[in-house]
Amino acid sequence: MPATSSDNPGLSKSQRAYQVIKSRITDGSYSPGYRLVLGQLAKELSVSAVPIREAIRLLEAEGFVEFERNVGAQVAAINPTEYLHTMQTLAIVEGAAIGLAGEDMSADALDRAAELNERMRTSLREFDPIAFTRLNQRFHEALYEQCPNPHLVDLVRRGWARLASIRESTFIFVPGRASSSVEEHDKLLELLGSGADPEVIEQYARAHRTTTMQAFLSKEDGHV
Amino acid sequence: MPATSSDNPGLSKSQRAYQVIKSRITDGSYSPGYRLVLGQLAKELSVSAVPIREAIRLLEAEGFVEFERNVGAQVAAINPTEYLHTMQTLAIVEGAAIGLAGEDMSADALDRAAELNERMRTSLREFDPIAFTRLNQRFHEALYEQCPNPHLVDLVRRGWARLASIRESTFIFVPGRASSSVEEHDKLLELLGSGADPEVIEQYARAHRTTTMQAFLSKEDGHV
DNA sequence: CGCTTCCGGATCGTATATGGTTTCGTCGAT
DNA sequence: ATCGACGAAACCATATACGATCCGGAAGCG
Repeated sequence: MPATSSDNPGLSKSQRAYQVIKSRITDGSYSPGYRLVLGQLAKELSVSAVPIREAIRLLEAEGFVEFERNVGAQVAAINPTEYLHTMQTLAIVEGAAIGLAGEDMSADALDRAAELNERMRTSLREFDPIAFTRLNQRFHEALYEQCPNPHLVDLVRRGWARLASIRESTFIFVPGRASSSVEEHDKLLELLGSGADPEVIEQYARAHRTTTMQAFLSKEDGHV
Repeated sequence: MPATSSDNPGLSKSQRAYQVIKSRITDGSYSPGYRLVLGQLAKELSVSAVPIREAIRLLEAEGFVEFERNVGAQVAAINPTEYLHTMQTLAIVEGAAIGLAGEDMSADALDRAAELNERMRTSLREFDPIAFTRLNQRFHEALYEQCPNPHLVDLVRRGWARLASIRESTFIFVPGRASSSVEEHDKLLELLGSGADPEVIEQYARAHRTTTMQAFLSKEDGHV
């Protein structure tokens, strides 16, 4: 039983390394441009370079880091164009996923989503953007998870993961967006509950995300 | 200069292994269920197990193989449900990609697509399903490649790659589908050329793929 | 003074070796 | 005859070591 580091519930060292590095990127410990050196990380995590290497390659496939042969890896910078493309893609796949989920959405899932949205309203009143953002993520997850197409769900997950590093800032920088977001969630739940046309649901879900994206971008432009 | 095997134009051994294994899966040399043993492949390609391992992990991420820890990898089987999900996902992302491409599609790209469609018509008359399938792929590629969102294009590419192992059979088993497919391509080009509403284009492109999927599935059901 | 060349450090890429885990066959007991 | 346990083989996962490649700076030359 090689419980080398702290806890190792059956995960391989590559997977542990993946989780550690990913969390450090998403929580901002490693900011864009930070250089990930294999040997260095290996020493810190008390493993060899091989598992680290594999973890970094996986992160590369997800777009978290950029890798150059015989040079090394560094945390990927997200420029506005990147952000636009990622959000646009997410709008498309998440919209489709929620549209497909609508056909056989369980009442239970709708209730859970509604409760999450209520909690978002609360955190909005209490000016808690961190909790708000987390709840927002869980709200969306509760809906798109019901999609019967696992591939599509996977794509949505990847999209969210890709946004993870900048997601936190969205509602902080665009405060006015948060309240309208909650209201749009209400409307979306109403559409889902009333068994509306899947196409309508998809379009609304897509528009919801597109609106968030444009709010963020226009704010960015305003500052520049 | 480690030109060990045959040619090595700057690629790493992992990448070469990836290409070799992938091509063997897509051309049917390795049928579903075939067991990929690291040491065995390593010996055959005259490399060590490490690059093979990495190649297989990449193929796993793309859905070509299934991997189990401490057990090994085998070529993924594609059951009808898997096919349905993959096609559905592809319909969504490719439809969106073509819809977005429509906004600034170059006349040159349209011409090339039109020419490819004409060649499809020819190969249809000559009962050449292999050429037809290849041209079909190139036709679609010519369109979705124009999409300005590289993430989306990447997703479409992955979807096509995922279908690669069974794609060849589609038009062979559903011959009646081929001719209507060519006509739908004409219609699609007309929509793109006339600068139609992107939403209409997206819906038409999605429907085009959905129809192919349903034709295939109903044929399958009819035989069972 | 600017450009080219060369050298050293740093880092990755791969090979080999070893340990741990799973699986399958076999033997014995019931 | 069937079921369970034990043992051996196959295989993966990782560590260590070495070679290849790239980048930066310093020295030499025009």
